[in-house]
Amino acid sequence: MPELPEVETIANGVDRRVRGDRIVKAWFSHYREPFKTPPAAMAETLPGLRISRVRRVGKHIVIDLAAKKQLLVHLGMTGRLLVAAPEVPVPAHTHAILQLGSGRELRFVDPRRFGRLELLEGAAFAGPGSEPLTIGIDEFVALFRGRKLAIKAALLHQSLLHGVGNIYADESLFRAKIRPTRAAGRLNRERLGRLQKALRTVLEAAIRAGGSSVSDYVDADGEAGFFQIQHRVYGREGLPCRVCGTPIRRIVLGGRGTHFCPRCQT
DNA sequence: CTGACATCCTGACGGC
DNA sequence: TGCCGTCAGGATGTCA
Repeated sequence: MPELPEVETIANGVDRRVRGDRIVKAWFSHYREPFKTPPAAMAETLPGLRISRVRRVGKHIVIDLAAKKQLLVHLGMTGRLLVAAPEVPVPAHTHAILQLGSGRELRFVDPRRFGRLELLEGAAFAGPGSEPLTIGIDEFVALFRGRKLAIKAALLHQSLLHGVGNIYADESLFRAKIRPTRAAGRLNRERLGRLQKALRTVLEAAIRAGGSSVSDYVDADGEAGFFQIQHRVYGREGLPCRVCGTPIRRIVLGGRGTHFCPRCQT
């Protein structure tokens, strides 16, 4: 489940490998998804364009191209963006192959097709919400003002903060000692301040943890799973809280599995 | 507008 | 062992 740290790490890894390279040819699968831009239009436009940079915005990978064009990649649940030599076998569920001037290929693989590919022309992509790593406390507090939905659901709302997914929402709420079901608009500034700091801390720790293993995701066949920092609550239902020993509880909130310590988080 | 919920999709996993 | 049902969730669309 790629969230901000995984997307950041993958974008950086791909950037190092393809920056400055030129797209020679573009191939796409015949499925309707994961394409937001018709594949025929992308196959027409992309060849000849140089890749100036690959970066992350929210959970999107932005491939900056010449002529103010941008290829947007969203990995969804199961998407992978791989850099491979042509002789490396093409994995099942490959939906895009960009042949590069260097001889390498940039491949997009996505079994469940929850991911998205989109070609933008003109305006720089800014993402749907605010950046969790750089947002200030005042803006952070303002995001949730007056909102009645649960803070966990609010954290997942990409038009508020983009890049936060289910795992780091749970992990940051645990570190901030906030119950996921609390109404977002009823949390005071002090608690929201803790949440903002916890969110940034856990995301940055995950980015650091991912730095060393990016090759497995970008260069290899993508068989390896995503790296993880040690989770304190996510996926630990029934196991003792690492702080107080109380069994971690799991509920469904906003249709998503939600994990918390009933004693530490209030 | 806000918020709740269904939908898409395949692979992993557990039970029998 | 092997089959089958269930579950996972990011973003979007629909509805109240």
